[in-house]
Parts: sequence; structure tokens; C-alpha cells
Amino acid sequence: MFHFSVLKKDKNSKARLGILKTPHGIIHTPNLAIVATKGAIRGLDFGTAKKFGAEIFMINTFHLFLKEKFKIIEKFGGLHKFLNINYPLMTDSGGFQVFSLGFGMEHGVGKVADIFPEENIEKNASKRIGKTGLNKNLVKIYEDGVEFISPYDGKKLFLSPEISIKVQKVLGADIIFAFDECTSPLHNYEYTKKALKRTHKWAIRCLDEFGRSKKQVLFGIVQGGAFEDLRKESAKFINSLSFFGFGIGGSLGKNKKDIIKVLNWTVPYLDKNKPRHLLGIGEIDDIFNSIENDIDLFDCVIPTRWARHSSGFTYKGRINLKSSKYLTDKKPIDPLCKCPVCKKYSRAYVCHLLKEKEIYGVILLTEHNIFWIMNLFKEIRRSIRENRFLEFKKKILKY
RNA sequence: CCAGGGGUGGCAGAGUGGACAAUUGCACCUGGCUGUAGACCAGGCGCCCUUGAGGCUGCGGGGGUUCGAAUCCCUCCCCCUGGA
Repeated sequence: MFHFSVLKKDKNSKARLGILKTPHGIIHTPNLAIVATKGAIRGLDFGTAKKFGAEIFMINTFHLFLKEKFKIIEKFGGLHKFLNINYPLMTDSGGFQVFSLGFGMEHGVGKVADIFPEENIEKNASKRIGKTGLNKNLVKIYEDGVEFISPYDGKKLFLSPEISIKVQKVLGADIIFAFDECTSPLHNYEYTKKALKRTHKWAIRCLDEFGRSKKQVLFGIVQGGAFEDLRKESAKFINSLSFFGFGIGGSLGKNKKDIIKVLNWTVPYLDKNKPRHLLGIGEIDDIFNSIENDIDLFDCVIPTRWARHSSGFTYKGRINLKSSKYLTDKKPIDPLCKCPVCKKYSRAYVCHLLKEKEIYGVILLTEHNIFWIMNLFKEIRRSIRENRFLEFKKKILKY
């Protein structure tokens, strides 16, 4: 039912073309999973996204674990039936929320942090907590698992490798991820190492709990922050286990160059015949750099989040459509885009809707962004097929 | 005409002798957003510049009291409410 194979390698780079078969359809790689955290793409329906070229969607265990929503989904017989779609799905394990609701929120950083830890770490934390009024200890990490305080109602909930896998089995996505601890760019070597050991133990526990399945496959997650020896160690270890594919998670360093370094420390130790998914990335340049370093799959909130925040993709870079200068602009969002929104509407109209806070503005921009990014991946695949990936990368990134 | 209330930055609306270039909200401008807590967050928003515990103008117009006025007094203009 599941099969991954590399179809072709670009002659001038490490970029590769692959095909991932699942019971709900085929994913052509390189590809990007559209994020639908709570079982919905914010601002768009699955069918439209599929029509625009999306081949797989990422849903989140943590969010459906909250308020025991997964029990409702269980009664329906899984996500596919609950959402009434027949597309390949993946579920994240909740491991990212260990970071995003914990250290990440506390310190106001993402997976790639460009601030200097030693100087700003405490100042940033107190500033952020002061402003948000949020409890400092939303996340407590134990060897056995993680205790969260729900940001919604303050209730405590516990997630462990076993619980995460059990819930992900109930949710029934085609591809599921091991429960890991996503560390922060601000974590030091000692902590990252400690967390890595824990994530490795959890990886084994995830596999044990998962057992065997014809309906789902499990991806293991490599951690180790931006530390060379830890990344290598983690890649070797996770590679030695019987995962179907790999996620590369955690902190990716202080800047975009660090991401490439991390990939170079990681990917060479992973089985070439298994798919590699770079979790949570990315921005356009990061996508190109990662594909160039042997990555097959991505998932990222940028296309949908940017749309909600008024940013649109164009071949000349990102534009902020809320800016008044677009109110008189008769051009489409991206003159080179062939999406239905660009065929029909002007920047002026979209700008007007966004300024007036009409939800349709966000919908239109989301449609455009999804179409645009899916089209980019199509072009990337074509460029690999035609051995001109680097050429294509150069062309797109010149802005 | 009489009685009462009121005129504050693009708008709404605080302030009622020094801490006021003036709270706050909206609007506007600029950043940020990478396994989605957040259609969100941060900053700016009179003018000038050598960017400073800097200068200038400023709370309907004009005049006055005071060391000092958006705040007190006089006068004019305008708006709202009730009464003839």
C-alpha cells in the first residue's frame, strides 16, 4: 500500500525526484504538505487546494487531542471520513507544541533564531510573558512524556510517545510522526543533548506502540539542534530504526546558512531510499536550498499564514497587499501567476477587501498563495526532470 | 431671544493650572511571522533639524490672569438640547 521510490536525480545537484504512494493517493516529491492544523486549511477548502495541486495535508495531533476532539473523529472512523476527503494526510505528533507552547512562546523565537541567546534570553522571556500575560510554565517535560497546560482553558493534559501514537492511529492519517522534543535555537549543547537522548528513547517507544500497520506509516524524527555531532548521532540512530521515512526537526540554527549546515550533518546518514521530510520549512529560498540538499518533503504554514497577514507570493518576492499603494493597482497579485484569483481580480480589489477586513480577501489571497506555491513545486519537479534545477533556483531567487 | 451642554491631533474620545506634543480606540505607515496559541505581534504616527533631558507651532478665533494655561477670566464664532 505504501511505497517510496526515487525516480531521478538532478545531474548537477543532489536534488531528486521521487514518488510516494499511499492508500489515498500519490505524492510527487519534492512536495509541500499544506498545513491544516485542526482539520481545516485556514481560509480554503481541501478540494480547492487539491485542485490547485496540493497532494498531501498536515494535521496536528496536539490540537485534536485538546478537548478530546479525537474521540469524535474516532466515532467517524478517522480523519478521512470526518473531513470527508480522500487525500493523503499526515499528522504531526505534538512534538512541535512542546517547543511552540513552551520555550518558543516563552522566548518569542522560532526554529531559526537570529538573536543572541546569552544576552537576550531572560530579557526576552520576561518581556514576552509580561505582554502576553501567559503562564510561564505551559509545558513540563518529563522522561515519560510532556505535561501541557492548555492555552485555551488552563487544563492539564499529558502527551507521551504511546499516547501520541495511539491518537494518531485513531486519526488515521497515512503518514504519522514520532513524538519528539523539538528544541530551541536558544538551548545550549548540554540541554540539546539531553533532549536528544530522550527523543531517541521516545522514538523506540513510538515504534513499539505503532507495531505494524498497512494503513499507516511512521516517520522518525532527527533532532540535535545546530550541533554537528548531535545531528550526526541522531541521524545515524534514527536511521538504524525501522521507520518508513524521516522527519528532520528541531532547531535549525541562527540563520539560513545554519539550516544548510544542519542538513549536511544529517541527510548523508539517512537511508537514500527513504523519504526525508524537513519539518516546518519553509520560505522560498530555504525550500530551494533544502531540495538541493536532498530533501523530499516539507510542510509549512507560510502560504496560509502570510495570506491571513496580507502577504502574497510573487515571482518578484513577497508583497504586502495591505499597503495603500495597491489600492489603485490594476495588475493581478502576480502578473506571472495563472491562478483563478490572478486571472480575475486586481491587486486593488484584494487590497480593498483586506483593508476592509472582509474575510473574502483572505480567502482570495490564500487561494493565490496555495496555487502559487504548488505551482512552484511543479516547476521545481520539472526542473529536476530536465536537469536544470540550479538554473531554476537561480532564476527564482534573484529577487 | 431665554436656559443648559459643548467645541481637543484624520475620526471617535480622555484630560480640566505645572508630570501634556497631549491617555486610549479606530484609521494610517513600517517591520516581523518557517512541524499555526494567536486574520497575530512589535514599532511609528504635529512640523523642523546638527536626532537632542533640541527648536518651533499647538487643544474653535482673539484678548487677558499667572513664574506657568488644553485646563481660570473676558469676548466673538459655531454646534447640540429644552423653552418661548
